[in-house]
Amino acid sequence: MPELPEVETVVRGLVDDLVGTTAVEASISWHKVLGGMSLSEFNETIRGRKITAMFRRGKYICIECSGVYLVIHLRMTGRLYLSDAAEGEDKWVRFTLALDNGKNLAFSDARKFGRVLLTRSLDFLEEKLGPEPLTLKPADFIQILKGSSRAVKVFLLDQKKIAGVGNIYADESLHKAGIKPGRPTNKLRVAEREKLGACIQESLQAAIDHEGASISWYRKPDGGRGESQEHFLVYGRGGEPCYTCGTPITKIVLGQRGTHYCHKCQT
DNA sequence: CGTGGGACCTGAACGC
DNA sequence: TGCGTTCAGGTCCCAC
Repeated sequence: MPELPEVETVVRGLVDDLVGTTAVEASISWHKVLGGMSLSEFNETIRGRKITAMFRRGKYICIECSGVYLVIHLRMTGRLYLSDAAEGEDKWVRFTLALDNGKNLAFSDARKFGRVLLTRSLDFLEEKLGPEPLTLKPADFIQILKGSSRAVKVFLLDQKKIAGVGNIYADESLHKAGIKPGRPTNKLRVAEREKLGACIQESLQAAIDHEGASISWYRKPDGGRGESQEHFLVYGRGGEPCYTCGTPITKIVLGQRGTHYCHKCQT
């Protein structure tokens, strides 16, 4: 699923129910989900720890458990939700963490790309992630977006530069900013960089307000669908008319990712 | 430093 | 109905 708005929605939907509970026992149905740690080591580390906080960093979900961190990445098809111990209809559940209130934190992931890591430090995240886009100021975007010859669309997907923007919201933001995705980042004028920053924030915030995009796999923790997909301007609209000028939306491949834009509105 | 390709995985959609 | 192909919100790794 998951870009920043979807991950943020998952965190908001679970934080109140999770914080204050205590981890009892984890179980897995696919060993690689723990990223190399054995289930026994995982359980020895987390058993009996109270969940003290839950937050998002980039596209990662961080659950602090009294000094250690459960770090979850949903990748393409991950879902995170609370279930009653009796339930078992989801055939893609790869990990569950039993809690002391009788609920289970379930991680479901059809494609097995996602991971549930247990770590004593979040330093590794800070090493691979750039700043959070929602708290950046115009001057920060102007600075960050300069000095790269890469196509701006590809640049936006680099988590080391800005954390949390993915394929959907990169396309949406560039459309709102009126910038063609293939433009070299270092050819953008200052005003365009500032505009792009503002459009990134606008796109992400609107998507959070719409509780994420349920195109295929993504669901909120309560099982409901987000509505962000109802508001896409270009993503997934190849061949359909631009809402602004009627020109058919162009779809190309950039950085090996499907890329959508309006040839007329974006320059 | 940047790019392109492939790997990791499975399911849904589509063409025949 | 069934089979083959293509594509998918992400990230990592390697060759050039």
